[in-house]
Amino acid sequence: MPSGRKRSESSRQAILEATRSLLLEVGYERLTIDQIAARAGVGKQTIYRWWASKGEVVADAALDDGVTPHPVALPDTGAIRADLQTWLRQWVTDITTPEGTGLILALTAAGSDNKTLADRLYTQFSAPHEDRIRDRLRRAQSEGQLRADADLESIASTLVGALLYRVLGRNRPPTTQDADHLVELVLRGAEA
Amino acid sequence: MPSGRKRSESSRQAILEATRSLLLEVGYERLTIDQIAARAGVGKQTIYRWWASKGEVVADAALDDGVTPHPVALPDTGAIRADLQTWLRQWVTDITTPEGTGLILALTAAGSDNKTLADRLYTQFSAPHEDRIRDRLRRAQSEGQLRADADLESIASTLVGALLYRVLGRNRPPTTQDADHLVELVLRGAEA
DNA sequence: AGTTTATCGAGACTATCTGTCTCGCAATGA
DNA sequence: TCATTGCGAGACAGATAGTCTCGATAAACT
Repeated sequence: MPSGRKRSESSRQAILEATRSLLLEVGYERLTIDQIAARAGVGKQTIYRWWASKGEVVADAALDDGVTPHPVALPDTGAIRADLQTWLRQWVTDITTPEGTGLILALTAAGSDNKTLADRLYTQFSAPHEDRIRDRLRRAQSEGQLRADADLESIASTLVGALLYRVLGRNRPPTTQDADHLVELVLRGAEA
Repeated sequence: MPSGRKRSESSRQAILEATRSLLLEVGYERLTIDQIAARAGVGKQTIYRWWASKGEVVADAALDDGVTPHPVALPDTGAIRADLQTWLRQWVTDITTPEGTGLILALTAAGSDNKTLADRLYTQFSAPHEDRIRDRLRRAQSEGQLRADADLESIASTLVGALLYRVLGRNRPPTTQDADHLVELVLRGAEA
């Protein structure tokens, strides 16, 4: 056991919470460390002691408690199309809230500048979603609902990518109806 | 006719070219106006006289002569699937070059911070691609190659979104083969 | 209890960047 | 010729990132 004062959990959470709220108010670019420290009631050094850069703080703030790979398990009622639609409708609802969209935009800005961060963003956000979809598709395939030669990777990546694309574009954020149509479009050719 | 010296076209182009090369070297976040001015051999005021912010310069640099909605018209040989594949293969090749990817990442970073810029990015980059695809799909539909109830908007947006998503993720940049698979996946259910 | 060690909030400090302003010069039109 | 506008250059003020130091505080070890 190392001696000395322990890291303050309440400060850590105050920093992440302050970061999240500031991200929604001013965006990634205009977010400053001083602002975070002031709102969190924390010394600047307490931030720099635990995070290397603004991007790291933002990534933790968003991924630790913001837009985490959403917790609802992908249902398995036996009907692949309906299950996917149920799940994606919920996901679309989550990521099109002001909070969800704001955090995703911030993560994108952070990731487009920093390859390490982009990797983490993919691993902790995109990949888990694609994985769940792919796993569910695989079960459906083994049950004979999907053709044996269907490219499950492609389907999963397409579903996630097409919806995130519309969130990032901000012109036509996806609706639950869009999610339904998308599943139909992509699955129609893959179903047995 | 207004009096006075005219805007220098050579300076304008030097600024945009310097911006493009610097974007590839240091990325959007670390790009500074001083760097641009120095590399372009131009006074800082000459930049601020014509552009309001870094984002504006970057948008012009990328959209004026970088990743412009690529000029090749979408072919119409009568076979919708093959035509789309031909065109998307070429697009994927373009946007996965270091230059193409670098500029797209920069545009994304700029756009995620600035709604006005995001709109322009959509209007001048994403929308033209989706439009061309949609127009070609519509012809195919009227020729009876696609079902009458196929959602052409969805198809176009999905094709563009799924590919851009993989460019932005940077883990698995799309290949020409991915483009082929994607077209197959999305079109299979829409074909008559 | 007392010592040691690491973190804490606070803020001074330097580097750098943004955006404005000013200079003297060059080009354009009246 | 002369007024007007853009030009390159660079000084300048304000803001920010990131480092460093301070005295105080909390946890572990003796």
